[in-house]
Amino acid sequence: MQQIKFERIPRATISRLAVYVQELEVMEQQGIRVISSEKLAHLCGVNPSQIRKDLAYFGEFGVRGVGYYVHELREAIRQSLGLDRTWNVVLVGVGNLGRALLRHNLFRKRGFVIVAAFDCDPFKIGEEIAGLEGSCTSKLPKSTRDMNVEIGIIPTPPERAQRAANYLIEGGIKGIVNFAPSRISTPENISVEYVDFINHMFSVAFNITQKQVRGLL
Amino acid sequence: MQQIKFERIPRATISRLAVYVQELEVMEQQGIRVISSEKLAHLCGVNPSQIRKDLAYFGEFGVRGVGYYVHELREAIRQSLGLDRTWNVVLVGVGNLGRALLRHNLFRKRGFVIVAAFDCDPFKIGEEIAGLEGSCTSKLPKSTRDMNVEIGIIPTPPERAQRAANYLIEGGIKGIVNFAPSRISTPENISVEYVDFINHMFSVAFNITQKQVRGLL
DNA sequence: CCGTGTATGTTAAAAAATTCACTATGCAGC
DNA sequence: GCTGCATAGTGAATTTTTTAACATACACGG
Repeated sequence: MQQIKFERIPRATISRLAVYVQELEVMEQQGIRVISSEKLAHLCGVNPSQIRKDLAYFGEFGVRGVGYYVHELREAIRQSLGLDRTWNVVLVGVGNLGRALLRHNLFRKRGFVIVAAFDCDPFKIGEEIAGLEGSCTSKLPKSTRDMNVEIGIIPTPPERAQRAANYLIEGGIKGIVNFAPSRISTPENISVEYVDFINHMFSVAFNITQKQVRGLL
Repeated sequence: MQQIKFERIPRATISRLAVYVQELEVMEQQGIRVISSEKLAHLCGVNPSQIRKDLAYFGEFGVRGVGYYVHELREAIRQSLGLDRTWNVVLVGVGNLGRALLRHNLFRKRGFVIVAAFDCDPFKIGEEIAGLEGSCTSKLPKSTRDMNVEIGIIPTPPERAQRAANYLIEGGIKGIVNFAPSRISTPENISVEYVDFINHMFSVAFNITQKQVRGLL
């Protein structure tokens, strides 16, 4: 009796579901067939209720008294997140980070296919990385439309992120993942995610300092 | 009258403070001297009260009726986060991503100095990247202790993340930033942050799908 | 030196997210 | 087919986080 729900789904839930998928995949490889919310929770470092609640947004995937069938649950989450398809992606900014991402095979493994790479630097244009030839950013908007690209990745230095975003917006992109440590402004209907690792370095640094301060009390 | 507070500081606050610092730096470069919480909030995409609240955890940095002095505020936040010093960092896993991070100059600019890089792959050991020679992971624990390293970065494939973490733990590290898409288990006293960009790709993909579904209603 | 305007710091209210506690349900064994 | 057991699903309670509202303090002009 899978009642479709229209509750707003918390951003944090989505991010946790992604973690669940990852852990479920590991289990599947290890041949584990069934898992309880309690065990999965332990592995993911969250509360068991949290898992059950997160899943409840999308349906009932478990069997009471038994747990969740690993493969089935993984598929169910993937489907819920819209990952049971491939997504065309472009990358703007072929610097160190951009190159690393181009060569990063986890994208493709998860259904994100980088179909083009762009850069404004003439030295990088035409260079081939991971079977892909860098093009001039001015060609971006047309390319993305022609190739039906929905997601753009921005691994530029911070000062060039907004420009990259503008090209992507012009190209009719629907979502952006910004690796540059600077906020970008976009129209409402474009979904933006920030991958800001300096930010995470800060957090760790802060936590360490905090612990030391606490220790002195 | 700067009353020191012992309230627990939300993780989200820390992450926002990092964003504020970034935006304040941009402003400083542009020669902007004073900023109101309202304008800063707009730039960072948050609520003005949020900013004032976040700052209140650490002290009073503004001038009523005026706003915040950009440079002063930036320094105050940096100090609050423990960023007014340098941190020795090591990197475990010299793959595509690891190399890119080694070459990424934003780390150093923010006070995170990568003092050593390790890999278990003999082909990568001895190779020099960004002025740093990769060493065998077995040497890690001693090195980190000798060099007074506090933070470890893990840009390995997921299946090797835990092993990398174990070496770091053995090396007496205090914090870990894990770029691998897999959870790692560590002692309580070690602070771990996850930089999981596949996760962010998932979020964007989900948001796009969600919007399309909503649009059909 | 006092009044006025403005934007902070702070407290209270609202909203959101997490956790708890309980209910319901499917399975295994008898 | 019934009984006991284990664990999912769920509504309520709690906690946390965010937002709003307002009192306070500082700068500036007259």
